[in-house]
Amino acid sequence: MTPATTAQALCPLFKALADPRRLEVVLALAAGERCVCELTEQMGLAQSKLSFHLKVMREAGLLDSRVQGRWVYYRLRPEAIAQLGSWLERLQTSELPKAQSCC
Amino acid sequence: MTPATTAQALCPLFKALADPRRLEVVLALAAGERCVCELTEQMGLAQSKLSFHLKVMREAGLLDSRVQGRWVYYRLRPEAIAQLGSWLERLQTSELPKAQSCC
DNA sequence: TTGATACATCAAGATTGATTGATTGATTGA
DNA sequence: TCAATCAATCAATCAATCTTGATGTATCAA
Repeated sequence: MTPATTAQALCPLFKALADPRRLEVVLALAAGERCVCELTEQMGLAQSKLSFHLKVMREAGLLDSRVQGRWVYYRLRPEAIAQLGSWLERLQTSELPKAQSCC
Repeated sequence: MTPATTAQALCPLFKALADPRRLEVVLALAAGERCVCELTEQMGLAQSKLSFHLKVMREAGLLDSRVQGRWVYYRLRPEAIAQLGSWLERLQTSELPKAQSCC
């Protein structure tokens, strides 16, 4: 699996992280799963706004959710974080020659 | 430096990566620096379009550029990649308790 | 059953981001 | 000089994303 084959697959993940509100949510979830009501309160976000952002992140594969009673708990998908991390690592370890003849 | 302090600083980097064309450019640059004309040809992008995306990435701190004669060479900033990588790593290593009492 | 709570969804409007084609400035070779 | 090339920028259009407030559905407790 080369960086090239996965780059397009990673794009949704980067999109999901490309928002300050969503990064806040990710940080909150780094400490463990949280229900929506708790997140709403914690970030002071309108409920529908938070719901929108959670959906974006869930559909990107960054978050998972489970329903329990009338609460919905969200959590980070460690696989997603690992995927991003390993892609970045492979980027870093590509040989990076200083210059390149051009044109 | 906690994840919280840097999250807002990382947002521009995630934004810069949240586009398939820009990911392509990043991949091309992983192998070493390239001049704009070479990238233009390689990705089959209109010149002004590529220039726009390069600017986004440069302003986010993801790329650096240097002028040589009439060419402009772009390259990845390894610091940016490292910054993202270490943030992700710290996310991963946060303790992730299974559940959380709610509300 | 009723009312309250949790969450998702929707449509409309606002904001932001991307594309296009043209223009400009700088550099180079003839 | 002059013409050609490289790349940045601009204004206009277009497209995607975000926000807002309202509505809908499910769950639960009284």
